Amino acid sequence: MRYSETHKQETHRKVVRAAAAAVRARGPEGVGVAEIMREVGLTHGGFYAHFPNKEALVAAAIDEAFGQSARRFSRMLEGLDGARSLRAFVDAYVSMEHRGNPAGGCPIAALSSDLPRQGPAVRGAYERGVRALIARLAGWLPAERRHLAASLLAEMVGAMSLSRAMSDDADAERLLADARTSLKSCMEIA
Amino acid sequence: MRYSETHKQETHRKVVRAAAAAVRARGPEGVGVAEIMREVGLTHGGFYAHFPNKEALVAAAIDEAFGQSARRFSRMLEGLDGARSLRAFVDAYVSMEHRGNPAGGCPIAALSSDLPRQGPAVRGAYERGVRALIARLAGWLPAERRHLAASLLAEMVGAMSLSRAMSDDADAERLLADARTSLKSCMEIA
DNA sequence: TGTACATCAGTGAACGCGCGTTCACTGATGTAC
DNA sequence: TGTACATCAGTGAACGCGCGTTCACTGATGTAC
Repeated sequence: MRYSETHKQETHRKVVRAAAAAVRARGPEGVGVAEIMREVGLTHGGFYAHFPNKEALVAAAIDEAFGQSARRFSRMLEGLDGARSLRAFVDAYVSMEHRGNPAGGCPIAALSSDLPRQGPAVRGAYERGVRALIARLAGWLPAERRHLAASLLAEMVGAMSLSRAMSDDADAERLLADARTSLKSCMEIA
Repeated sequence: MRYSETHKQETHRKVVRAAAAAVRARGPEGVGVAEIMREVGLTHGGFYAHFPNKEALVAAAIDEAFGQSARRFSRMLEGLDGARSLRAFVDAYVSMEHRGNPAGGCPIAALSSDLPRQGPAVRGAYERGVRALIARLAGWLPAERRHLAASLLAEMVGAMSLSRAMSDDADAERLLADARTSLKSCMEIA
């Protein structure tokens, strides 16, 4: 079973991508090593040729999830100025599509309450992602409002969490619409 | 080992209160039945005289946590008008004390990302708590801004989550201070 | 007042299960000769 | 060109562990007689 030069790296990437979705959908404690390996067509024993332990996988999965989001938004907002980027970002983030797709969505909203209970590698990956996103938002704001970036993200993350707690879709939709309105008026006025 | 009339109810309450703290601190998956029973000085076997299963305990714990918060704030804000209540609530919620005390704090911030993965009893208890808190905030807002209640809560919950992701206390403090400022200016202007 | 019995909150051994991790092994392929 | 060997990603049985749950049992007390 010898493989091509890049085979191992490809397997590694597939495992990390599967984990990035699974961790967001079911949480770090909700995903199993064997389950992830099965998803990419392998058995659990091979896992330890790629990662020293499960925590390393979860940390890599979180890095990957932040990377996916960052690339998606880079593509989506290409060429837009700061104000337009911010608006488009808010609309995409605070949306029913995002609410219904935690596995492909923002890892901050998907994992916020799990994080404090994780090990240092996982918390580190998460914190780096949070800081990078805050910096990105800050870059879109005029200089004198840079310090509001974290508050903007807080409202987006919180609105996503609350909308996911609402069992009724119409209530969730109303909540998200109110949040979009509130975010945009705060962005302009504050 | 026959006990007084109220003994069972007292034990029940103690178990629920221990669970209310443990669930917020370590999450629904992070607490064990045996551990909670040990905390109140009993053995795990007796658990099923009080609850049909673990999910029922977690649901009761979440109810209890929301109840505790509601009572604490009722006491704290007694006699204040809406605007003052809102300000005092924001200051108490978006604080370093709250950040450092998830076990005694808001169950929304402590459990936001765990919730979607829980069973119906747990999700029901959580959703009732979220709705009650939104209604409370709405009651403090002037009529034409009632619809902002959920957005205010979203920013508070999100700010708490982000502050808990920051490993550096000074960064967390700055983030919370910015959020308090942002919340108050939004409350007045929006 | 005394005695036999029913009650039932709590005990603790046992269960089945899924988990993360280990490890001896496999076998297709690249390399040395 | 042919052959023996080293490599190493992946296999699958096995491990120890902690979990939620079950259940036969305990024993202090209230109640019936």
